[in-house]
Amino acid sequence: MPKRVDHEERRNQIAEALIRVAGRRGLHAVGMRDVAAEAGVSLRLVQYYFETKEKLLFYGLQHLTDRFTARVGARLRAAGTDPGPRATIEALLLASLPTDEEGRTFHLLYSSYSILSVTDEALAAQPFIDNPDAAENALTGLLERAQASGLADPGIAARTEAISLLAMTATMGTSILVGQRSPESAIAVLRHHLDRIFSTTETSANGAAGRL
Amino acid sequence: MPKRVDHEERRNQIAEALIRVAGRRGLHAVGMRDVAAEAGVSLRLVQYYFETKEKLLFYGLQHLTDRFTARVGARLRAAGTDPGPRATIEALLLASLPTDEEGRTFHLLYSSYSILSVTDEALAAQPFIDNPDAAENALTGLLERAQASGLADPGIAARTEAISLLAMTATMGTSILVGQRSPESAIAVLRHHLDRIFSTTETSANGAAGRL
DNA sequence: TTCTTCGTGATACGACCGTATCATGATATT
DNA sequence: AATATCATGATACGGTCGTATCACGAAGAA
Repeated sequence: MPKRVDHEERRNQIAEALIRVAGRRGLHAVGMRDVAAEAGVSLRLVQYYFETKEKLLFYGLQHLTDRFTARVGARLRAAGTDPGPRATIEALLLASLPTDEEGRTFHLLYSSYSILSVTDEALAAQPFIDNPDAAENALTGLLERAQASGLADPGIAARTEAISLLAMTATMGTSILVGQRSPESAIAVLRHHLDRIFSTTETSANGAAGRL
Repeated sequence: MPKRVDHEERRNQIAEALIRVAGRRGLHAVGMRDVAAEAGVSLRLVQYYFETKEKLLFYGLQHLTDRFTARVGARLRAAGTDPGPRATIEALLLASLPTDEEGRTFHLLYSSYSILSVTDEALAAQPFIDNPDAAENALTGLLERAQASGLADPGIAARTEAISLLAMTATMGTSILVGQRSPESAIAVLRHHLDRIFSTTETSANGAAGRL
C-alpha cells in the first residue's frame, strides 16, 4: 500500500488541534477550517480522516477524556508510591481543577460537551456518560477503605461525600474558569471538607488531624 | 405618536421566545429567525427591537436572571411566612434544581451563558457575574443567623458551607439535566449536608462532634 | 389635509459553514 | 514498469446566518 501514514496518529493530531482551538475560542465557534488550519493541514484532510464534523467532535470528546485520564494518572503517580487515601483523593480532585492551561481546557471543553449533550441526543449517547460514575465509584471506594483502616471518620456516608466532593470540585472549577473564584479558595474549600472527613473523633484537637 | 406599543413589553415577549426556543434546542442553535418564529413575529421586528443578535442575547440573559429571581422569591413565599433558616435555605437550593420544566430551562441556559462567557469577553462583562456572589452572601448570612440563634452547629464555617452547598447544587443540577442523576438523589445529598449543618452538638450520637 | 415619524413587513446581500467533487502526487504490489 | 490504491490538494455548491435595504401602513402634529 502507498504512503502508509498511521491513521490513528493523524486523527489524534487533528483531535489535538480541535482541542487547542476549541479551548481558545470555544467549542461552539470551531469549524472544520479552523481545525485544519490549527493542525497545519488542508480542509480536505480533516474531511478525509473524519468524514463529518459530528464524527470529528465525537472523536475529540474521546480524545479529551483519554488525555484527562492520563493527566489524573500522572498526578497520582506524582503523589508518590502508595500515598495515603487522603493524598490520593486530593490529587484526584485537584487534577480536575482548572489551575493550569491544560486543566482549563479540559474543564471548559468537558463542560461544553456536557451542555451540548443536553440538547443533542446523538452526543448524549456518547461514551463520556459513564465516566462520572467511574469517578464516583472510585472515590467512594477510597473513602470506604480509609474508613476501614481508621483514617477517616467512620460516621460519614462514603458515597454521599464522594458525590459531594466531585460536585463541589466541578462547580468551583467553572467558577475559576469565569474568574469568579481563585484556585486557592477553591482548594481551601475542598481541604476543609477533607479535614472534616479525615478526622478521627478523638484526635480532633483543632482541625487538621489525619493530614496527607 | 403613532401605534404606541410598549417597547419594553415587546422586548420581553421576544426574550421569552428566545428562552423557550433556546431551552428546547440549545442556546448555540438559536438564530434570529427561530426567535422571530417562536414569538410569532417577523424577523424584521426582532431586528427592530434588538438591533443585533448580541444585544438580543444580552437582554435574554438579563431577562433570564430576572425570571429566576422571581422564581426563587415565589418559592420562598410558598415556604410560608417566616420559615426557619433551614427551610429557607432548602427552598433556595431546591429552587435552583432543574426539577421542573422551568428549572430545567433556567439551569441549561444559565450554564450555557456561563460557558459562553469564558471565551466571549463581551459576555463576560455582562451583569450576571455578581449574581453568584449575592447568593453566596445571602446563604452565608442565613447560616450565621442560624448559628447565632442556636439552630445550626456553631462549629461550622458559614461561608465555606454556603459555597459548598451552592457548588453542590449547581453540579448536581447539571447531572440531573444530562440524566445522570435523579432529582431525588440530588435532594438527598443536599439534605444530608443540611442535617450535618443544622445539628446541635450534643445530639450527635455518632461521630460529628465539636468540629473545627 | 398634509406631513413626519414610528412600526411592520418582504426581500436581498455578503459571508461563512459543512460537504461534495474533481484532480493529482506518491507508493507498494504485480 | 505498470497499476491500483491511498493520501492530499484546490475548488465548487447549496444552505443558512446575521444584517441591510426598500417599501408601506398608521397615527399624532401642522
